[in-house]
Amino acid sequence: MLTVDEQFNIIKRGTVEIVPEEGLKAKLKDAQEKGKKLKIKLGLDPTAPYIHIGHGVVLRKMRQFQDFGHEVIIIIGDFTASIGDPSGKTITRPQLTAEEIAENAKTYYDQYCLILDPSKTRVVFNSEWLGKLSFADVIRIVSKVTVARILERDDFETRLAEGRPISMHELMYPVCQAYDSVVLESDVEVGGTDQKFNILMGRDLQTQFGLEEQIGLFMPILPGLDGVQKMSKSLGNYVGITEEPKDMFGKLMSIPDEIMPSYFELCTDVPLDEIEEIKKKLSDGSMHPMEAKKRLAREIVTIYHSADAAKEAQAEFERVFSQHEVPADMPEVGVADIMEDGKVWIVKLLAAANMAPSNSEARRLVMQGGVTIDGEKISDPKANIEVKDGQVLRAGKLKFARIKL
RNA sequence: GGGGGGAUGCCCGAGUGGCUAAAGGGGGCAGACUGUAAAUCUGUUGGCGAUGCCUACAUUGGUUCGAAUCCAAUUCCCCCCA
Repeated sequence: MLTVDEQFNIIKRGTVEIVPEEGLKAKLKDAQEKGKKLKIKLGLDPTAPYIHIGHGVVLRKMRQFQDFGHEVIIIIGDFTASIGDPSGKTITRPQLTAEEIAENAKTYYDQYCLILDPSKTRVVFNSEWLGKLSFADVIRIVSKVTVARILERDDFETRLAEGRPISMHELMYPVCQAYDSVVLESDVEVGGTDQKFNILMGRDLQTQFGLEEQIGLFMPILPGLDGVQKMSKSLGNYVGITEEPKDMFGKLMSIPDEIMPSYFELCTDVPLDEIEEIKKKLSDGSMHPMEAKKRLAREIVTIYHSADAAKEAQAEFERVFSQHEVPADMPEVGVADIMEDGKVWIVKLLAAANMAPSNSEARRLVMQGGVTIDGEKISDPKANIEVKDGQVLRAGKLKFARIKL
Protein backbone atom coordinates (compact mmCIF):
# COMPACT_ATOMS: atom_id res chain seq x y z
CA MET A 1 0.00 0.00 0.00
CA LEU A 2 1.17 3.48 -0.83
CA THR A 3 2.11 5.86 1.94
CA VAL A 4 -0.04 8.86 2.63
CA ASP A 5 2.51 11.13 1.02
CA GLU A 6 2.63 9.01 -2.12
CA GLN A 7 -1.15 9.02 -2.30
CA PHE A 8 -1.20 12.74 -1.79
CA ASN A 9 1.24 13.33 -4.62
CA ILE A 10 -0.79 11.28 -7.04
CA ILE A 11 -3.92 13.14 -6.09
CA LYS A 12 -2.23 16.49 -6.33
CA ARG A 13 -1.34 16.04 -9.98
CA GLY A 14 -3.18 18.47 -12.17
CA THR A 15 -4.99 20.20 -9.32
CA VAL A 16 -5.11 23.95 -9.20
CA GLU A 17 -5.62 24.07 -5.51
CA ILE A 18 -6.43 21.87 -2.55
CA VAL A 19 -8.06 23.67 0.34
CA PRO A 20 -6.32 22.97 2.64
CA GLU A 21 -3.56 20.62 1.55
CA GLU A 22 -2.68 19.68 5.10
CA GLY A 23 -6.29 18.87 5.75
CA LEU A 24 -6.34 16.38 2.90
CA LYS A 25 -3.19 14.73 4.14
CA ALA A 26 -4.72 14.46 7.60
CA LYS A 27 -7.86 12.88 6.20
CA LEU A 28 -5.91 10.41 4.10
CA LYS A 29 -3.80 9.50 7.10
CA ASP A 30 -6.74 9.14 9.40
CA ALA A 31 -8.57 6.97 6.88
CA GLN A 32 -5.60 4.74 6.39
CA GLU A 33 -4.99 4.31 10.08
CA LYS A 34 -8.59 3.58 10.95
CA GLY A 35 -9.29 1.67 7.79
CA LYS A 36 -12.26 3.85 6.92
CA LYS A 37 -13.39 5.24 3.62
CA LEU A 38 -13.50 8.89 2.78
CA LYS A 39 -16.58 10.20 1.04
CA ILE A 40 -15.60 11.96 -2.14
CA LYS A 41 -18.34 14.15 -3.51
CA LEU A 42 -18.95 15.30 -7.04
CA GLY A 43 -21.93 17.16 -8.36
CA LEU A 44 -23.16 16.65 -11.90
CA ASP A 45 -25.74 18.49 -13.90
CA PRO A 46 -28.68 16.25 -14.80
CA THR A 47 -29.78 18.29 -17.78
CA ALA A 48 -26.85 17.27 -19.95
CA PRO A 49 -26.16 13.62 -19.22
CA TYR A 50 -23.37 13.35 -21.68
CA ILE A 51 -19.89 12.95 -20.31
CA HIS A 52 -16.93 14.36 -22.20
CA ILE A 53 -13.24 14.27 -21.41
CA GLY A 54 -13.60 17.58 -19.57
CA HIS A 55 -15.77 15.77 -17.03
CA GLY A 56 -13.22 13.01 -17.40
CA VAL A 57 -10.60 15.20 -15.75
CA VAL A 58 -12.61 15.35 -12.57
CA LEU A 59 -13.88 11.79 -12.77
CA ARG A 60 -10.39 10.41 -13.22
CA LYS A 61 -9.40 12.29 -10.10
CA MET A 62 -12.24 10.58 -8.30
CA ARG A 63 -11.03 7.27 -9.61
CA GLN A 64 -7.69 7.83 -7.94
CA PHE A 65 -9.45 8.17 -4.62
CA GLN A 66 -11.30 4.94 -5.32
CA ASP A 67 -8.05 3.20 -6.05
CA PHE A 68 -6.99 4.17 -2.55
CA GLY A 69 -10.14 2.57 -1.19
CA HIS A 70 -12.45 5.54 -0.87
CA GLU A 71 -16.06 5.96 -1.85
CA VAL A 72 -17.27 8.26 -4.57
CA ILE A 73 -20.65 9.88 -4.25
CA ILE A 74 -22.05 11.42 -7.37
CA ILE A 75 -24.79 13.89 -6.78
CA ILE A 76 -27.10 14.41 -9.64
CA GLY A 77 -28.28 17.94 -9.08
CA ASP A 78 -31.84 17.41 -10.19
CA PHE A 79 -33.14 19.82 -7.59
CA THR A 80 -30.52 22.48 -8.06
CA ALA A 81 -30.86 22.26 -11.82
CA SER A 82 -34.20 23.97 -11.47
CA ILE A 83 -32.30 26.96 -10.12
CA GLY A 84 -29.38 26.87 -12.48
CA ASP A 85 -25.93 27.80 -11.32
CA PRO A 86 -25.84 31.57 -11.54
CA SER A 87 -23.75 32.50 -14.50
CA GLY A 88 -24.99 35.97 -15.19
CA LYS A 89 -27.54 35.02 -17.74
CA THR A 90 -29.28 32.32 -15.89
CA ILE A 91 -32.05 30.53 -17.56
CA THR A 92 -34.22 28.72 -15.11
CA ARG A 93 -34.45 25.21 -16.34
CA PRO A 94 -37.59 23.15 -16.27
CA GLN A 95 -38.03 20.58 -13.55
CA LEU A 96 -37.25 17.15 -14.83
CA THR A 97 -39.83 14.42 -14.59
CA ALA A 98 -39.15 11.30 -12.60
CA GLU A 99 -38.81 9.32 -15.82
CA GLU A 100 -36.29 11.72 -17.27
CA ILE A 101 -34.29 11.59 -14.10
CA ALA A 102 -34.27 7.83 -14.08
CA GLU A 103 -33.25 7.77 -17.69
CA ASN A 104 -30.47 10.26 -17.17
CA ALA A 105 -29.22 8.31 -14.20
CA LYS A 106 -28.93 5.24 -16.38
CA THR A 107 -27.13 7.22 -19.05
CA TYR A 108 -24.70 8.49 -16.47
CA TYR A 109 -24.08 5.05 -15.14
CA ASP A 110 -23.17 3.64 -18.53
CA GLN A 111 -20.71 6.44 -19.04
CA TYR A 112 -19.01 6.86 -15.73
CA CYS A 113 -18.38 3.13 -15.52
CA LEU A 114 -15.74 3.76 -18.14
CA ILE A 115 -13.78 5.75 -15.59
CA LEU A 116 -15.03 4.93 -12.11
CA ASP A 117 -15.18 1.69 -10.22
CA PRO A 118 -18.92 1.05 -9.95
CA SER A 119 -18.52 -0.99 -6.79
CA LYS A 120 -17.19 2.08 -5.03
CA THR A 121 -19.60 4.57 -6.51
CA ARG A 122 -22.90 5.76 -5.14
CA VAL A 123 -25.26 7.95 -7.08
CA VAL A 124 -27.78 10.14 -5.34
CA PHE A 125 -30.19 12.85 -6.39
CA ASN A 126 -30.30 15.97 -4.32
CA SER A 127 -34.05 16.28 -4.71
CA GLU A 128 -34.13 13.38 -2.26
CA TRP A 129 -33.41 15.76 0.58
CA LEU A 130 -33.67 19.26 -0.84
CA GLY A 131 -37.11 18.55 -2.21
CA LYS A 132 -38.39 17.56 1.22
CA LEU A 133 -37.33 20.62 3.18
CA SER A 134 -40.08 22.79 4.59
CA PHE A 135 -39.89 26.52 4.37
CA ALA A 136 -39.02 26.58 8.04
CA ASP A 137 -36.13 24.20 7.37
CA VAL A 138 -34.89 26.47 4.63
CA ILE A 139 -35.00 29.50 6.90
CA ARG A 140 -33.08 27.58 9.51
CA ILE A 141 -30.38 26.72 6.98
CA VAL A 142 -30.02 30.14 5.44
CA SER A 143 -29.89 31.74 8.85
CA LYS A 144 -26.41 30.27 9.05
CA VAL A 145 -25.23 32.14 6.01
CA THR A 146 -24.64 35.86 5.91
CA VAL A 147 -25.45 38.11 3.02
CA ALA A 148 -21.92 39.45 3.00
CA ARG A 149 -20.57 35.93 2.67
CA ILE A 150 -22.83 35.13 -0.27
CA LEU A 151 -22.05 38.39 -2.01
CA GLU A 152 -18.37 37.55 -1.94
CA ARG A 153 -19.04 35.36 -4.90
CA ASP A 154 -17.50 36.98 -7.93
CA ASP A 155 -20.42 37.05 -10.26
CA PHE A 156 -22.80 38.29 -7.58
CA GLU A 157 -20.34 41.00 -6.65
CA THR A 158 -19.87 42.22 -10.20
CA ARG A 159 -23.50 42.00 -11.08
CA LEU A 160 -24.40 43.98 -8.01
CA ALA A 161 -21.78 46.58 -8.81
CA GLU A 162 -22.91 46.89 -12.40
CA GLY A 163 -26.51 47.16 -11.38
CA ARG A 164 -27.50 43.94 -13.12
CA PRO A 165 -30.25 41.88 -11.58
CA ILE A 166 -29.71 39.08 -9.14
CA SER A 167 -32.67 36.96 -8.23
CA MET A 168 -33.16 35.67 -4.73
CA HIS A 169 -33.23 32.07 -5.82
CA GLU A 170 -29.81 32.43 -7.40
CA LEU A 171 -28.40 33.30 -4.02
CA MET A 172 -29.75 29.96 -2.86
CA TYR A 173 -27.76 27.91 -5.33
CA PRO A 174 -24.49 27.86 -3.40
CA VAL A 175 -26.43 27.20 -0.21
CA CYS A 176 -28.15 24.19 -1.74
CA GLN A 177 -24.89 22.76 -2.95
CA ALA A 178 -23.31 23.40 0.43
CA TYR A 179 -26.20 21.75 2.17
CA ASP A 180 -25.64 18.65 0.04
CA SER A 181 -22.25 18.41 1.71
CA VAL A 182 -23.88 18.70 5.10
CA VAL A 183 -26.35 15.93 4.36
CA LEU A 184 -23.75 13.62 2.89
CA GLU A 185 -21.07 14.53 5.40
CA SER A 186 -18.61 14.55 2.54
CA ASP A 187 -14.88 14.53 3.24
CA VAL A 188 -13.72 15.87 -0.06
CA GLU A 189 -15.55 17.71 -2.80
CA VAL A 190 -13.98 17.73 -6.21
CA GLY A 191 -14.85 20.29 -8.83
CA GLY A 192 -13.62 22.70 -11.43
CA THR A 193 -12.29 26.06 -10.35
CA ASP A 194 -15.66 27.50 -11.28
CA GLN A 195 -16.99 25.57 -8.29
CA LYS A 196 -14.65 27.20 -5.83
CA PHE A 197 -17.17 29.42 -4.14
CA ASN A 198 -19.81 26.73 -3.86
CA ILE A 199 -17.41 24.16 -2.50
CA LEU A 200 -15.95 26.51 0.08
CA MET A 201 -19.48 27.39 1.07
CA GLY A 202 -19.88 23.71 1.80
CA ARG A 203 -17.00 23.91 4.25
CA ASP A 204 -18.59 26.86 6.01
CA LEU A 205 -21.96 25.26 6.27
CA GLN A 206 -20.57 21.98 7.53
CA THR A 207 -18.83 23.87 10.30
CA GLN A 208 -22.08 25.63 11.14
CA PHE A 209 -23.73 22.25 11.47
CA GLY A 210 -20.97 20.96 13.73
CA LEU A 211 -19.44 18.68 11.12
CA GLU A 212 -15.88 18.22 10.02
CA GLU A 213 -15.11 20.43 7.04
CA GLN A 214 -14.76 18.90 3.63
CA ILE A 215 -11.62 19.42 1.61
CA GLY A 216 -12.03 21.39 -1.58
CA LEU A 217 -10.11 19.96 -4.49
CA PHE A 218 -10.08 22.11 -7.58
CA MET A 219 -9.24 20.98 -11.07
CA PRO A 220 -8.58 23.33 -13.95
CA ILE A 221 -11.31 23.77 -16.49
CA LEU A 222 -10.28 21.81 -19.55
CA PRO A 223 -10.32 24.00 -22.63
CA GLY A 224 -12.42 22.68 -25.48
CA LEU A 225 -11.25 21.72 -28.95
CA ASP A 226 -11.22 25.39 -29.91
CA GLY A 227 -8.62 26.00 -27.21
CA VAL A 228 -10.50 28.99 -25.92
CA GLN A 229 -13.78 28.19 -24.31
CA LYS A 230 -14.36 25.51 -21.77
CA MET A 231 -15.27 22.13 -23.11
CA SER A 232 -19.00 21.70 -23.29
CA LYS A 233 -21.52 19.85 -25.29
CA SER A 234 -23.51 22.93 -26.14
CA LEU A 235 -20.49 24.63 -27.64
CA GLY A 236 -19.72 21.54 -29.68
CA ASN A 237 -16.07 21.67 -28.74
CA TYR A 238 -15.96 18.37 -26.90
CA VAL A 239 -14.76 14.81 -27.10
CA GLY A 240 -17.33 12.46 -25.58
CA ILE A 241 -15.87 9.61 -23.58
CA THR A 242 -18.02 7.09 -25.43
CA GLU A 243 -17.07 8.29 -28.88
CA GLU A 244 -15.54 5.98 -31.43
CA PRO A 245 -11.75 5.72 -31.28
CA LYS A 246 -11.27 7.25 -34.69
CA ASP A 247 -13.54 10.18 -33.87
CA MET A 248 -11.74 10.75 -30.62
CA PHE A 249 -8.40 10.58 -32.33
CA GLY A 250 -9.42 12.94 -35.08
CA LYS A 251 -10.93 15.48 -32.75
CA LEU A 252 -7.86 15.46 -30.55
CA MET A 253 -5.65 16.06 -33.55
CA SER A 254 -7.55 19.25 -34.20
CA ILE A 255 -6.77 20.96 -30.90
CA PRO A 256 -4.48 23.98 -30.97
CA ASP A 257 -0.86 23.14 -30.20
CA GLU A 258 -0.77 25.46 -27.20
CA ILE A 259 -3.20 23.42 -25.15
CA MET A 260 -1.41 20.11 -25.68
CA PRO A 261 0.50 20.32 -22.39
CA SER A 262 -2.64 20.78 -20.32
CA TYR A 263 -4.33 17.91 -22.14
CA PHE A 264 -1.34 15.74 -21.40
CA GLU A 265 -1.39 16.65 -17.76
CA LEU A 266 -5.11 16.47 -17.21
CA CYS A 267 -6.33 13.80 -19.56
CA THR A 268 -3.56 11.21 -19.59
CA ASP A 269 -1.42 9.26 -17.15
CA VAL A 270 1.82 10.17 -18.87
CA PRO A 271 4.27 10.89 -16.03
CA LEU A 272 4.89 14.54 -15.34
CA ASP A 273 8.62 14.41 -16.05
CA GLU A 274 7.90 12.83 -19.41
CA ILE A 275 5.49 15.63 -20.19
CA GLU A 276 8.23 18.09 -19.32
CA GLU A 277 10.51 16.24 -21.72
CA ILE A 278 7.95 16.53 -24.50
CA LYS A 279 7.51 20.22 -23.84
CA LYS A 280 11.26 20.71 -24.04
CA LYS A 281 11.54 18.83 -27.30
CA LEU A 282 8.70 20.83 -28.75
CA SER A 283 10.29 24.14 -27.88
CA ASP A 284 13.75 23.23 -29.18
CA GLY A 285 12.24 21.79 -32.32
CA SER A 286 13.47 18.24 -31.92
CA MET A 287 9.91 16.98 -31.93
CA HIS A 288 7.24 17.83 -34.46
CA PRO A 289 4.07 19.09 -32.78
CA MET A 290 2.05 16.66 -34.83
CA GLU A 291 3.98 13.75 -33.38
CA ALA A 292 3.34 15.00 -29.88
CA LYS A 293 -0.30 15.36 -30.68
CA LYS A 294 -0.52 11.86 -32.06
CA ARG A 295 0.97 10.62 -28.84
CA LEU A 296 -1.58 12.60 -26.90
CA ALA A 297 -4.47 11.29 -28.95
CA ARG A 298 -3.16 7.75 -28.58
CA GLU A 299 -2.91 8.08 -24.82
CA ILE A 300 -6.44 9.34 -24.48
CA VAL A 301 -7.98 6.79 -26.81
CA THR A 302 -6.13 4.11 -24.86
CA ILE A 303 -7.73 5.26 -21.64
CA TYR A 304 -11.28 5.18 -22.94
CA HIS A 305 -10.87 2.25 -25.33
CA SER A 306 -7.65 0.29 -25.62
CA ALA A 307 -4.11 0.47 -26.89
CA ASP A 308 -5.09 -1.52 -29.97
CA ALA A 309 -7.99 0.76 -30.72
CA ALA A 310 -5.66 3.72 -30.39
CA LYS A 311 -3.18 2.25 -32.83
CA GLU A 312 -5.92 1.50 -35.28
CA ALA A 313 -7.35 4.98 -34.93
CA GLN A 314 -3.96 6.46 -35.65
CA ALA A 315 -3.48 4.26 -38.70
CA GLU A 316 -6.88 5.32 -39.94
CA PHE A 317 -6.09 8.95 -39.32
CA GLU A 318 -2.88 8.73 -41.27
CA ARG A 319 -4.53 6.87 -44.09
CA VAL A 320 -7.21 9.53 -44.50
CA PHE A 321 -5.37 12.72 -43.73
CA SER A 322 -1.75 12.08 -44.53
CA GLN A 323 -2.16 9.76 -47.48
CA HIS A 324 -5.50 11.19 -48.55
CA GLU A 325 -7.14 7.85 -48.90
CA VAL A 326 -10.69 7.14 -47.94
CA PRO A 327 -11.58 5.85 -44.49
CA ALA A 328 -11.82 2.11 -43.97
CA ASP A 329 -15.43 2.32 -43.02
CA MET A 330 -17.99 5.01 -43.38
CA PRO A 331 -21.73 5.34 -43.26
CA GLU A 332 -23.72 4.21 -46.26
CA VAL A 333 -26.19 6.40 -48.03
CA GLY A 334 -29.01 4.62 -49.81
CA VAL A 335 -30.06 6.33 -53.02
CA ALA A 336 -33.00 4.17 -54.06
CA ASP A 337 -35.52 6.70 -52.79
CA ILE A 338 -34.06 9.69 -54.56
CA MET A 339 -33.20 8.13 -57.91
CA GLU A 340 -34.88 9.60 -60.94
CA ASP A 341 -34.24 8.07 -64.33
CA GLY A 342 -31.18 6.37 -62.96
CA LYS A 343 -29.74 9.64 -61.76
CA VAL A 344 -29.43 11.38 -58.46
CA TRP A 345 -29.55 15.09 -57.87
CA ILE A 346 -26.43 16.04 -55.98
CA VAL A 347 -28.30 18.28 -53.55
CA LYS A 348 -30.69 15.52 -52.56
CA LEU A 349 -27.81 13.12 -52.26
CA LEU A 350 -26.04 15.34 -49.74
CA ALA A 351 -29.21 15.77 -47.76
CA ALA A 352 -29.82 12.01 -47.79
CA ALA A 353 -26.31 11.46 -46.47
CA ASN A 354 -26.95 13.90 -43.63
CA MET A 355 -24.17 16.05 -44.91
CA ALA A 356 -26.34 19.13 -45.10
CA PRO A 357 -29.31 20.14 -42.96
CA SER A 358 -31.15 21.72 -45.88
CA ASN A 359 -31.11 21.80 -49.63
CA SER A 360 -29.82 25.33 -49.56
CA GLU A 361 -26.92 24.30 -47.38
CA ALA A 362 -26.19 21.44 -49.74
CA ARG A 363 -26.14 23.80 -52.70
CA ARG A 364 -23.68 26.00 -50.89
CA LEU A 365 -21.41 23.08 -50.21
CA VAL A 366 -21.43 22.18 -53.87
CA MET A 367 -20.85 25.71 -55.06
CA GLN A 368 -17.98 26.13 -52.68
CA GLY A 369 -16.24 23.17 -54.14
CA GLY A 370 -16.42 20.98 -51.09
CA VAL A 371 -18.11 18.01 -52.68
CA THR A 372 -16.54 15.09 -54.50
CA ILE A 373 -17.63 11.67 -55.67
CA ASP A 374 -14.78 9.22 -55.97
CA GLY A 375 -12.43 12.17 -55.82
CA GLU A 376 -14.09 14.00 -58.67
CA LYS A 377 -15.30 17.45 -57.82
CA ILE A 378 -18.95 18.24 -58.32
CA SER A 379 -19.34 21.98 -58.63
CA ASP A 380 -22.72 22.41 -60.28
CA PRO A 381 -25.60 22.39 -57.81
CA LYS A 382 -27.95 21.39 -60.60
CA ALA A 383 -25.97 18.29 -61.42
CA ASN A 384 -27.79 15.02 -61.77
CA ILE A 385 -25.38 12.19 -61.46
CA GLU A 386 -25.34 8.60 -62.48
CA VAL A 387 -24.00 7.02 -59.37
CA LYS A 388 -22.56 3.57 -58.98
CA ASP A 389 -22.78 1.30 -56.03
CA GLY A 390 -19.84 1.76 -53.68
CA GLN A 391 -18.78 5.19 -54.83
CA VAL A 392 -17.48 7.49 -52.12
CA LEU A 393 -19.23 10.77 -51.53
CA ARG A 394 -17.24 13.35 -49.66
CA ALA A 395 -18.28 16.76 -48.35
CA GLY A 396 -15.64 18.95 -46.83
CA LYS A 397 -12.69 17.40 -45.12
CA LEU A 398 -14.52 15.25 -42.64
CA LYS A 399 -17.72 13.87 -44.05
CA PHE A 400 -17.66 10.65 -46.01
CA ALA A 401 -20.37 8.27 -47.14
CA ARG A 402 -20.47 5.24 -49.37
CA ILE A 403 -23.19 5.21 -51.97
CA LYS A 404 -25.54 2.26 -51.83
CA LEU A 405 -27.82 1.64 -54.76
C1' G B 1 -46.55 53.23 -6.77
C1' G B 2 -44.11 57.04 -10.27
C1' G B 3 -40.66 58.22 -14.34
C1' G B 4 -37.31 56.63 -18.23
C1' G B 5 -34.93 53.04 -21.67
C1' G B 6 -35.08 48.58 -24.47
C1' A B 7 -36.45 43.69 -27.43
C1' U B 8 -33.18 42.97 -34.83
C1' G B 9 -30.49 36.79 -37.98
C1' C B 10 -26.40 31.41 -34.02
C1' C B 11 -24.23 35.71 -30.82
C1' C B 12 -22.96 40.99 -30.47
C1' G B 13 -24.71 45.07 -32.99
C1' A B 14 -26.15 49.07 -37.10
C1' G B 15 -30.48 50.50 -39.27
C1' U B 16 -35.96 55.47 -37.68
C1' G B 17 -41.05 54.67 -44.33
C1' G B 18 -39.18 52.15 -50.38
C1' C B 19 -32.31 51.15 -52.87
C1' U B 20 -33.28 45.63 -46.62
C1' A B 21 -32.90 38.58 -46.59
C1' A B 22 -31.40 43.48 -43.36
C1' A B 23 -24.28 47.29 -42.60
C1' G B 24 -20.19 45.71 -39.42
C1' G B 25 -17.93 42.23 -36.10
C1' G B 26 -17.75 37.36 -33.78
C1' G B 27 -18.80 32.33 -34.47
C1' G B 28 -19.91 28.38 -38.10
C1' C B 29 -19.19 26.18 -42.94
C1' A B 30 -16.31 25.71 -47.61
C1' G B 31 -11.83 26.76 -50.57
C1' A B 32 -6.23 28.11 -50.77
C1' C B 33 -1.89 27.33 -47.66
C1' U B 34 -0.76 23.33 -43.95
C1' G B 35 0.37 19.22 -39.61
C1' U B 36 -7.77 17.99 -39.82
C1' A B 37 -2.61 23.12 -35.28
C1' A B 38 -2.09 28.44 -35.30
C1' A B 39 -1.83 32.71 -38.38
C1' U B 40 -3.30 34.54 -43.14
C1' C B 41 -6.26 35.17 -47.66
C1' U B 42 -11.05 34.17 -50.37
C1' G B 43 -16.04 32.83 -50.53
C1' U B 44 -20.39 31.70 -47.85
C1' U B 45 -23.82 31.89 -43.71
C1' G B 46 -33.34 31.78 -43.52
C1' G B 47 -36.14 28.19 -46.68
C1' C B 48 -37.63 26.35 -51.53
C1' G B 49 -35.49 21.76 -58.03
C1' A B 50 -34.73 28.84 -57.40
C1' U B 51 -32.84 34.56 -63.02
C1' G B 52 -38.18 33.66 -59.28
C1' C B 53 -41.19 32.54 -54.91
C1' C B 54 -42.08 32.09 -49.53
C1' U B 55 -41.03 33.26 -44.45
C1' A B 56 -38.49 36.80 -41.24
C1' C B 57 -36.54 42.48 -37.15
C1' A B 58 -40.74 40.23 -29.26
C1' U B 59 -46.57 39.27 -30.04
C1' U B 60 -51.28 40.99 -32.13
C1' G B 61 -53.79 44.47 -34.76
C1' G B 62 -53.74 49.25 -37.47
C1' U B 63 -51.93 53.53 -40.84
C1' U B 64 -49.72 53.41 -45.89
C1' C B 65 -49.27 52.02 -52.83
C1' G B 66 -45.16 50.29 -49.52
C1' A B 67 -43.31 49.04 -42.42
C1' A B 68 -37.64 46.33 -38.88
C1' U B 69 -38.69 51.54 -39.30
C1' C B 70 -45.07 55.23 -37.89
C1' C B 71 -49.56 54.21 -34.37
C1' A B 72 -52.24 51.10 -30.58
C1' A B 73 -52.56 47.10 -27.35
C1' U B 74 -49.94 42.97 -25.20
C1' U B 75 -45.65 40.22 -23.27
C1' C B 76 -40.80 40.24 -21.41
C1' C B 77 -36.29 42.87 -19.78
C1' C B 78 -33.33 46.92 -17.72
C1' C B 79 -32.44 51.69 -15.09
C1' C B 80 -33.79 55.71 -11.72
C1' C B 81 -37.03 57.61 -7.73
C1' A B 82 -40.28 55.73 -3.61
